[in-house]
Amino acid sequence: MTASQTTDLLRQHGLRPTRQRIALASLLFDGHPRHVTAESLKEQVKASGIKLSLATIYNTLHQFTAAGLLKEIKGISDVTWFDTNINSHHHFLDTSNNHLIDIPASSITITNLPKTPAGKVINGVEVIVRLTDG
Amino acid sequence: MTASQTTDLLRQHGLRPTRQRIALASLLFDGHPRHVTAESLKEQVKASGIKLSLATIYNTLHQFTAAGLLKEIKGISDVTWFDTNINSHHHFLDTSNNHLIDIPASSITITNLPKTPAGKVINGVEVIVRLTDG
DNA sequence: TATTTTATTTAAAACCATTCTAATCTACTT
DNA sequence: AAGTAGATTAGAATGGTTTTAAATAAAATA
Repeated sequence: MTASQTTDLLRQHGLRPTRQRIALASLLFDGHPRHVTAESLKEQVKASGIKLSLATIYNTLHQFTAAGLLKEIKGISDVTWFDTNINSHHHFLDTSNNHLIDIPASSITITNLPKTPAGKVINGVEVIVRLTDG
Repeated sequence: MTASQTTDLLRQHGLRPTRQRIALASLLFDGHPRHVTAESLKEQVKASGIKLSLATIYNTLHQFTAAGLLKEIKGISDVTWFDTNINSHHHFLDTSNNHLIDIPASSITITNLPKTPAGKVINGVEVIVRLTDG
């Protein structure tokens, strides 16, 4: 994605195209699905010679999430993941190396789910398949 | 559960029946399914007039888990839950009040799961159904 | 373009659930 | 009863994440 395309993408989502956001967006939205944590992204940023603070990485990840560009995956393992695949889907969690692998939503069929408690509405169904070496 | 039954339970699992463990075990294993966090348990303990440290609550919850008396549920919401239901099962997470509700394993059928990655073994499948008010 | 306004970035401090430390205490063994 | 291995504890440390408040940069206005 060119810098100008990245700029457009940011503007389309109401985000000012700052140097930092452009750098992060071009790392993240290269067309390949990507799972990042704040720390892993910080290392990628560092490896590409860009300098920006960890606070900005957190801010930006949350802003991208609010804008619908990322999906936040809390609670799998101890750190928060951000996924460029914003469609509903599930995950393998490889606990031996703490990596996530996408499982398409279509790959899993859930039947016989009990009745939703009164006054409540289902907001999402998440399946985590934990893997170990073996 | 009487104190002597609690003592037996602890001994059967290789745990010394200390005052603290007996107190926690009798709160937890009253026959009703229970979801606790370290903090929620601390408050129950406090309410029953027992005095013990938060470190002991954490220690004990982990020891009970290691002994197979509890199941640890990491990653749903920001805190670690401990569940007296040690059978394989799933959860509703009511995000409006951060409560968990059990879903029996038999209530959910998963089909079409993709092939497990080479060299890996499935260690558990966890389904989280997020609820909101509405 | 210069100026003003508003949003963004940042380093450092704060936060908070959880774990660790190391001193004290308690249950079990002999 | 004495010894020892295990348990408890207060308080410090940890680590991912958030907040703060000051500096900077982008957009709007003149």
